Amino acid sequence: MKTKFERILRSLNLKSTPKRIAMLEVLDDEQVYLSPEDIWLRLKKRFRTLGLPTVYRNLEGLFEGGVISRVIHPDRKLYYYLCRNEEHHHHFICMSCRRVEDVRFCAERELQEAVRSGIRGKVLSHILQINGLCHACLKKEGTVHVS
Amino acid sequence: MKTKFERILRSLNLKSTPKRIAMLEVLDDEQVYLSPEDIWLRLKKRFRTLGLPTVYRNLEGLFEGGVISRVIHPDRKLYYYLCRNEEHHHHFICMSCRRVEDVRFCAERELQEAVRSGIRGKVLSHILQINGLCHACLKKEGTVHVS
DNA sequence: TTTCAAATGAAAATTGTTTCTATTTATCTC
DNA sequence: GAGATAAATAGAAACAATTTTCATTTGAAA
Ligand SMILES: [Zn+2]
Ligand SMILES: [Zn+2]
Ligand SMILES: [Zn+2]
Ligand SMILES: [Zn+2]
Repeated sequence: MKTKFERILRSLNLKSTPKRIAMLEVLDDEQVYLSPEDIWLRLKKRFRTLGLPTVYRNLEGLFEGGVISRVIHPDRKLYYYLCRNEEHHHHFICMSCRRVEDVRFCAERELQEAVRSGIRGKVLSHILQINGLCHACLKKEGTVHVS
Repeated sequence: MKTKFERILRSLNLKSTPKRIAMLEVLDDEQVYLSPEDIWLRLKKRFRTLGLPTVYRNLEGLFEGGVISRVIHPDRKLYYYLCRNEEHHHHFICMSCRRVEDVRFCAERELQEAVRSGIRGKVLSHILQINGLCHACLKKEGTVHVS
């Protein structure tokens, strides 16, 4: 009986090592985006000898495999988020608490059209991210740390 | 008689130094995004003692003043672009030649609505960027270097 | 021209991220 | 279950883009 994460790793031809699984668990447990160091800090108690390079490598592998997504951040550091939603969609990022929520809306069609007709180019990818304050953070104003 | 760039700098309470003006000229001449080092390389012939930190500092100041915009790049380095279009809009980035073109379309209203009703949060900003191949690069296929 | 905050150059520091290499481990096969 | 093998990993070191520091210069206002 394989766990969900073991199956995911297998399907990507990645070995299901305890550390990879633990990383996915950490990401899955929190609905916020995390930096490699965040994940490393959360796991180094459990794995005495977990190296930061391992965390970086695994996150990048999982990102390339499409299991996790990156967050665009003003500080230009790496942040990752594990989203359970399989469909194409985009993300709302809370600038205060790092919570990530799905935004169903995507103007892909209109963008394609604007590029084809106006620019006469070809769309390869698009980035859409909304930065703001989530419902919870809106309520506890004053505690807000917008970086 | 002040030049356009002198007026812009003045309005931002930035001194109009020869180097700042030259940086704006470089950005204005090319309709592509440039890195701090790109700009430094283009100017260090003219200014024997131009330092890279000065370029970084000035670009950041111009960005904060809203004169130039940043480009989101897979390599996560800094790239800037001087856009003449004053209205709110977004950018199409050619992955091959760095050309930047304006995309009129913006789904701001729909995004606002999705966040207000579904997420019940507050939108502070949004990022929309389309990556692709421009018309010129589409024609000369084979020369394409998608990084 | 005098004044002074802002801008700058040069060197050094910072720091997030990546590379390198020897060792360990997951998984495949028998 | 016991090798065989390529993938994964730790630890140290390297890297490289960006930022800081500080002494000096310069733009612009009076
Ligand atoms: Zn929040
Ligand atoms: Zn999502
Ligand atoms: Zn192009
Ligand atoms: Zn534009």
